Amino acid sequence: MKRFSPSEIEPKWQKIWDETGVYTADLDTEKPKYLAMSMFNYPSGAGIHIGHAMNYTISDVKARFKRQQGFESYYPIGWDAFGLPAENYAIKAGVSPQESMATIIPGYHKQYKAMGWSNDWEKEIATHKPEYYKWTQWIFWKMCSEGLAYQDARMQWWCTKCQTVLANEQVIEGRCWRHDGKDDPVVQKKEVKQWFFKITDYADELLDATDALDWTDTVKLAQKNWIGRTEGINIDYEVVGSDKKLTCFTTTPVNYGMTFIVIAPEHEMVTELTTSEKKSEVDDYVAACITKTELERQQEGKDKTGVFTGSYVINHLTGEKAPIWVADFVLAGFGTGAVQGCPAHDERDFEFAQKFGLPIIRVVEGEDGKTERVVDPSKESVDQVKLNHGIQRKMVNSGQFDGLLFDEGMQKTMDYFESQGWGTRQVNYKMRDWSVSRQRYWGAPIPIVNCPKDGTVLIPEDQLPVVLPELDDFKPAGDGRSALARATDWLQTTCPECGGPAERETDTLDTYICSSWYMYRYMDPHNQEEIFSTDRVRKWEPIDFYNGGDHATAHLLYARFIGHFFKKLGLIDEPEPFKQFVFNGKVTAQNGEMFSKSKGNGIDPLEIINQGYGADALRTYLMFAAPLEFWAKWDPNGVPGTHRFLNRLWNLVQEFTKASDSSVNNKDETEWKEAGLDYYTHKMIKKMTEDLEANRYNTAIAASMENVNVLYKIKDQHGIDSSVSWREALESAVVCIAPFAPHVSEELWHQLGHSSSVHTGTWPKYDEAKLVTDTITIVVQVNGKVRAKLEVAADASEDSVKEAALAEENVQKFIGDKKPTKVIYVPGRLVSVVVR
RNA sequence: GCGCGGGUGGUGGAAUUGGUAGACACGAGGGACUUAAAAUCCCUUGACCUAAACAGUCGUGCGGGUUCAAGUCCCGCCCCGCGCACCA
Repeated sequence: MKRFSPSEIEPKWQKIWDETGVYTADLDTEKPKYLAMSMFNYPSGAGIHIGHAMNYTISDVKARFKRQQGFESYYPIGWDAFGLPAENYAIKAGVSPQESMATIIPGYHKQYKAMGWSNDWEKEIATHKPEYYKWTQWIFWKMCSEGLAYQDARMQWWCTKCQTVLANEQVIEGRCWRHDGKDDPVVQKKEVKQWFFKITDYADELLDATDALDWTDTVKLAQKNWIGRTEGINIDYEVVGSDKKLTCFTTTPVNYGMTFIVIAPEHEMVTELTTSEKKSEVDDYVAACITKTELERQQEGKDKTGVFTGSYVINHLTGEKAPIWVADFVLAGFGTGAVQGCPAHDERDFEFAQKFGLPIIRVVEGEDGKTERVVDPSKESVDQVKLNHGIQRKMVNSGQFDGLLFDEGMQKTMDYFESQGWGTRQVNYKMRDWSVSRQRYWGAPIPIVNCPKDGTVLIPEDQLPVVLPELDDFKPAGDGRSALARATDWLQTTCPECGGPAERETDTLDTYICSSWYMYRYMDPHNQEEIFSTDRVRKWEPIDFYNGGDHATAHLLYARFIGHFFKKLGLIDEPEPFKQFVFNGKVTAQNGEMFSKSKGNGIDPLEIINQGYGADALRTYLMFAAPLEFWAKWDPNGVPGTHRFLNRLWNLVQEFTKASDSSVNNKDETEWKEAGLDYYTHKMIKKMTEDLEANRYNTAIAASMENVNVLYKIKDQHGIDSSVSWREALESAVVCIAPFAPHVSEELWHQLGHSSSVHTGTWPKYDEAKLVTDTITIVVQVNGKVRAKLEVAADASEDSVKEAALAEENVQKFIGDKKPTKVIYVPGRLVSVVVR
């Protein structure tokens, strides 16, 4: 009898799989396709840790399950190689990023293969190769020609450590997403000329398409919040004593209660609105605000500051003057950078009015005349009395709008303002355009030439790619430009327009562009003529299954944007790239800390595998520990546990093959039927099929374990022989655990006499007829408490079951001499007797 | 603060969406095999009560409610995690 030895069988099968190409997908197949993948891997030098092992195993299991079900299942592989971590790693290692990638990636190959992931290595891609980034540049080129790319000097988030600008999505709690530790610097604001993609043009489209996605709800919500659509009205105010107009955006024009205006310190009209006697005060305030970082402003919390400009506007409805203030709680980047203060109904306005003694007029109250939503001026404090259910808010002190319900009042007010020409309805978004230029070396060069005569000139399509030159010194210059500014030979070029001398753009493209379209390249990875063939993509789009534990907004939003953009160009049919997305939890150390290089607590999967437990046990444990969405703590006892389970299955198969070899006299098949081999097998198949389909991996594995336990029980009672029943039971057990434990199942499959792989087209269908039992267990409750259980024939009538239930001794005991007032029968489940 | 999730044994987690709470696993305890250990196999394992029970009591964060029946539904609290965070 052979012993279960993962360290022998795993490398053996990995080699055979490589040689026979079981995981090579035929992209032109006639079979139904399935495409599962996890988020792009970012090779950084440290190799993968348990967290990656978890991520990629999730999609690998799905890909394998579908491959076994007969789909042409494609499990692609590639490297998101450009970007800062790779560049920084190369700086540290003292080699070029090109060289460092050439050594890092093979290390990853080793790990991926050791994990038993079913990647199609023939179609491997890497974003730092010219044949890939040619098309990344082409996307920029296309954005330009479609009018969706533009250059603008703006105040940008700037990370002093990275020496580059950051997109809004890359700023986390006031710090760089790469440097978000306590000791890291907070991000600065710096005026930089930047390239932007007009993602805001797609805001509505992306928002509207969100609901229909089969995605983890929290991520859909995060996307919606990030896009942040608000509907309201822009109201123009006349500034007293001048012909100037000041425009405020509001969603709730409760203008009878509007008593002041506040503009952001960065507002373009600050100077002109400030009177001469207020000038020095306002200048000082504005100067102080601008030097403050966003984080400092936040840390100062809600303690409102501000200064009066000396100017007033006229309130259209009341004809009264309202003062214009400058305060930093108003954000320059949202709406018009100016808001109207309605302190009775907005918490921030209330605090501001309180602090500076501005009037508070209540114009909304509950129908009962008492409850109000935000603020009660009579108490002079923020009153958080919530509206009782059923009590509506209505307008008061509001002239012609008095008595209207709040929502109606708002609409009527907006109608009125529009009819008077005082304002226009307006939709705003929190989302900003995507800043795509980075002042770093290790990225795809922006295909632009700066010509003294023609300005910024787009490089013609047929001259792509602009190849990134290899440099000896690629550290940032420190002046805000990338190392490419020093690559004179490369930098000096001729203008495609006039042929005169010109300089290349030294910024490179944000790596998020590389990762926002890679899924389409997977569908046609070797195409030299075009970004991909539309026919190919039509066959393979969308990604059927996608998972990851990060990037709820950034990457997923950008990828959707690119999808919608491609759709508009007619390159693809389905604008949404990811049909299903699972936002999985992560694995943390036992103390709950994240695994990381800096903490030195990372666990290399190879370490676990080489301890002798093997990749199968590791994979199975990772998928068994918790539901996919849960965060799991690493338990060193977990892998030995799943190893034990696989070993139990292994030993059963050994006993079976031994029985076959020694040609033991087989028992009659009906005995095995009565023992339940068939029944339990089909029960397991059903449960595992449904759970794998619904991404409930942990309970799928539990079903397999339960099945193996049952097989041991049957073996104990009836023994094991080479019968068809035992063969089917064991083959099913082996086939169904294959997505989780691909090596041991392949080995056992062959031991059972098969010569083709267990991994293609083997998934069994369960037979409902085999799940029907002769008898069922019925629970009997008396007054809601379980008092007896009885076995009845599956087809027993309601009356006979009730009768049998009432006849139970323990049931009678609790009924006593009273008479049941009610007897409820739930078919196949229980009888509930009510006695009063 | 706002918005989402979620509180179940010593631990990770099950529970067909109102129908036997604790599947499966880890840990713990006991037994078999062994000169011994490891490995393997078998049994026990929510608490209480009990000599034991396939006899009973309690039990899914807390307090109420609906129901023959509540982990699951409703109302009010407490706690934890995540996301957004002065977005007008």
